[in-house]
Amino acid sequence: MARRLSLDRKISHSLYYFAAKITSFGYPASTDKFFRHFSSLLTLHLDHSFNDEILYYSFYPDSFYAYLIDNSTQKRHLNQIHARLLVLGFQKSGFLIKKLINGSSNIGEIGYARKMFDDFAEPDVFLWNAVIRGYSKHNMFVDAVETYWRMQFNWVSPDGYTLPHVLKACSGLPALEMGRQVHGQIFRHGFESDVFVQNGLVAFYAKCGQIARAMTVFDGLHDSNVVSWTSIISGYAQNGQPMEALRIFSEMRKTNVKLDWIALVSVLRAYTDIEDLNHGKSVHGCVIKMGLELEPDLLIALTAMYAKCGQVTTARLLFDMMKIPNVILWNAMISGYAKNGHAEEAVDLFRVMISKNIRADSITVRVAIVACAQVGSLDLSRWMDNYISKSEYRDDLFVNTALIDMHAKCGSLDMARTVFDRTLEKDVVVWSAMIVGYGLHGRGREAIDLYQAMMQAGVCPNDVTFIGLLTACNHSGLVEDGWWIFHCMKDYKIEPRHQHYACVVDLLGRAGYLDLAYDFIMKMPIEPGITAWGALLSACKIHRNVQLGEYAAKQLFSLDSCNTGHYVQLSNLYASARMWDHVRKIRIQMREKGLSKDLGYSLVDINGKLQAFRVGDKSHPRYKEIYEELESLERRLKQAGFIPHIDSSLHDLNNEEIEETLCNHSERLAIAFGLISTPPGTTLRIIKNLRACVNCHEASKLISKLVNRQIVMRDANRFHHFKDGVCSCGDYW
DNA sequence: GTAGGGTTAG
Repeated sequence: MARRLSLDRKISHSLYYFAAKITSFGYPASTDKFFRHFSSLLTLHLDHSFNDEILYYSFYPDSFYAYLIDNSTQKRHLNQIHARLLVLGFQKSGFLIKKLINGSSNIGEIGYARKMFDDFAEPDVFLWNAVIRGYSKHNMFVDAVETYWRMQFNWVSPDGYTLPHVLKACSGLPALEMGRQVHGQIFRHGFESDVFVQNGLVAFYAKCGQIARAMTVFDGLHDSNVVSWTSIISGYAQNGQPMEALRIFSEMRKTNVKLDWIALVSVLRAYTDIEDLNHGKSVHGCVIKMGLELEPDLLIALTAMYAKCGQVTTARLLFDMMKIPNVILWNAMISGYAKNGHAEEAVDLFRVMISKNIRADSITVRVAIVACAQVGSLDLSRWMDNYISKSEYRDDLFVNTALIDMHAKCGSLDMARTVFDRTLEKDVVVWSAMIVGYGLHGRGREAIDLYQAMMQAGVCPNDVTFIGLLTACNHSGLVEDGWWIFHCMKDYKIEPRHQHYACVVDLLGRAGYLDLAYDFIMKMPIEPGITAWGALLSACKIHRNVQLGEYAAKQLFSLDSCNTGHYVQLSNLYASARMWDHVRKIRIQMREKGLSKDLGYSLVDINGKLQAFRVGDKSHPRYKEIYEELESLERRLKQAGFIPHIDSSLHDLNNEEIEETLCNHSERLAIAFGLISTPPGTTLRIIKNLRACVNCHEASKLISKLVNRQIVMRDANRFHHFKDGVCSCGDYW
């Protein structure tokens, strides 16, 4: 307030001064009129920044207007100045109008700049540059390139200022062929030693994935500066070669070129990619030493680095340091949470962002949708769907694909299908997302039908489409269809990857064709990996084939000796064959390697809030009621003739203990709590971190009938819909 | 009036 007052005093002094001066220049207006005019310009100027220079400029109207134009950040400011200039009789082709075009172009008011530009009879190269730069700077690359060709059509030759912007437009499209032509022109016009143009070429080839060409241009540079080095370093980082990027960085350190903050950002990106926390930290140290720790974009790179390396708390500290975080920082933090299993924090942060009216971009919403899918709550997914449908992203292809995936993972195939149906111009990924969704819910037939509809629509499948189809067949026991689909792959010249082979092994193995599955593995053209042997082992467990299972396990342990899951699988296989000695041996091995079984937990969705339960959990405030409900359920199950299987690795407990442990399984607690917390008839929605166990699966089927409720359960692999005593998976999972 | 960077990835 105090500052404002003293400014006001300064202004009023300068206003009188200005008015007196300006009339002496002979402008056709009264002092009074100019007084009002100048005062409006000053208020306008106060909208952005004000400093004492204004006192100087008030003696020179031309310079004063030039100053105003240079400092304008809004179209209405430029508009007012433009109007004044015309009223004051400035020439249409004069220096100030040129400045105005340049200024509007810089702030992104390109349509406005273009209108003034089109009024020029013979625009010079400066003006062409201004328009091209405006387009290129604001991602209107097609217009930039088009204007560039039009310029040459009008016999204006590009200069050293034109070419970097044109190259940027070619990289942004990206348009490799066009950029090559521009490269030819650069050669013909003799810009081989213009470091600005050559740096533009390095960045152009790198962005188009032509990293070798980028390197050739870089090597040919007479005097490379920090921009050249940054271009080539980030080029390698962007092309998935972080190690090479870092090697070049160490080359750079041997030269006299001084690092700046953008160079550090590129180096950080490389360390982030290889998740090298230690080197990332040392760059952080360097940042602090150079006094750059408040540089917003470095803060983003550092936040992303810590988040990607799993240090979410440190990332959050940096995030909170930024006074006015921009979208990219929000994106880095939200995705950092989502990537490290903090899906709920990711969603919470997204909600904070919305509540602060910060504009989310398409990356933000995509990350947030992925986080919602991870959380798995139906209410949350509906909320997100509602948010998107009211947003500007409702027709965004990428956003809709993520939505389809989210709805499927949150248990609502109908909502997934609604989004799918309203998505126009579906590409192969949209179709695949829907097919994968059907697969997740064991709706193999629908998946195959959709695949055929996709063929009809003339969309070519890709490798993900086939993963979806094969998984769908797996989850529905469609052995023959799966086999046929696998062989369709070669019609589209798609090389099957590990996952495809594993699907087929799974498909054959689960159906009991263990020998076929084994033969299939032996005939694989690529070295069978963990996925294929893992699928065979789990099939051997289902069908109690100890000999083959042991062989598969041996292969698995030679590939990865520290995976808990494989030991548990083998131990379960032995247990199913009642080979208790072997079970014990496996347990000892696990203990020696310091491996322990993953703890199971289940979440139940009560009015959109997820409540978590572990095995034998008694931490809930209503645990007494929950256990009473559980006991009553248990009684009713027994009356209905339910006999628990005792084949898992619980052999060293006595029968009573076994039964107790089984009915204390987290999903049973979640079901019991769901029953006492919701009105009769409400569908229960449960999310489990592991695969459903045989007993709980059987019990859930029966419970759905006894209490007349639908139970929808997402386990680590797929969905189960329990209703009237049966499960949608047909006991096939 | 020039150039380089950061967030995602079904």
